[in-house]
Amino acid sequence: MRLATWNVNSVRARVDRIIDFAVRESIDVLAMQEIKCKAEQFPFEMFEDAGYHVEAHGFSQWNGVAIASREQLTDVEHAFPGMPGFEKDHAGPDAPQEARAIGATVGGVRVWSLYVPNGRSLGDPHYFYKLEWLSALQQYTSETLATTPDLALALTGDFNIAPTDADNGDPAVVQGFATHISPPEREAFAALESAGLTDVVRPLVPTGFTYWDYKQLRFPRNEGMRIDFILGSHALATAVTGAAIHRNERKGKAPSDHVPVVVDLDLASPEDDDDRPMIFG
DNA sequence: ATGACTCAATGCTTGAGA
Repeated sequence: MRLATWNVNSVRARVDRIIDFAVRESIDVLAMQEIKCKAEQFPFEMFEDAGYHVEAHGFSQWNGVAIASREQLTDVEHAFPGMPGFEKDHAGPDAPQEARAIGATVGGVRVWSLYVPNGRSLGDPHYFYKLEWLSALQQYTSETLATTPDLALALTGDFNIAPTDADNGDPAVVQGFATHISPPEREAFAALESAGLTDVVRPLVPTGFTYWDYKQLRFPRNEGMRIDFILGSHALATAVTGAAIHRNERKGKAPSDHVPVVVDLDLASPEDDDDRPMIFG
């Protein structure tokens, strides 16, 4: 299975580019973020004509997530358990949730398309919302892997965190003044790894950015950030046979400001189950 | 060239992105 994640920055503005990429690269499962439309506005038919089923989750022109898949998607969820919402400058379990997470199972993999809140600026209510959201995601991950340790779980998406200094090449993003690189955000990212997840792309693609601001010639100058990730459980990580960051998708006419991140998975087929450890006896 | 921001909306300016 070839699994990709891509913050598309409006699915309607560049549906042709997205489908061209998916078909050209033989993507089986494409997790999208920032579709920037309501679910009913998603261009389902164009994806269906290209051979993809789509599950979309969006409420407005902001955020929104979706998963396209050549195989049928099952057990769709429009939020992970405990995901906080945001209302009137505060986050919390009782505030209305935004369309920032969609989960589905395909080919034995539990795939999440995640759009972590931006944070805006240090100390902004959205910054605390971001940290709370990440904390809830960590808790969901811990609980899931405690009950189903052999689950092939993939948390994919735009995490809006540059985990190391090498992941930030944008001179406007400065420690002490900017989000994405602050210690609490990096600690939240590390907590996901402590919960049992691994960045499955970095071992195979050690350097490179996934996002470049549209402003200030950031792309020609290669002043980008690495903020889009595929985090996998042990069962997922051991199935990885390849990975790529498609930098070329930032070129040409009307690109997204993010590029696709891809992994190849060699998952045990159901008939191989006899060779695998039994979890439920 | 990879080139000086882009997208969506009860739109002609504003909010969000990071």
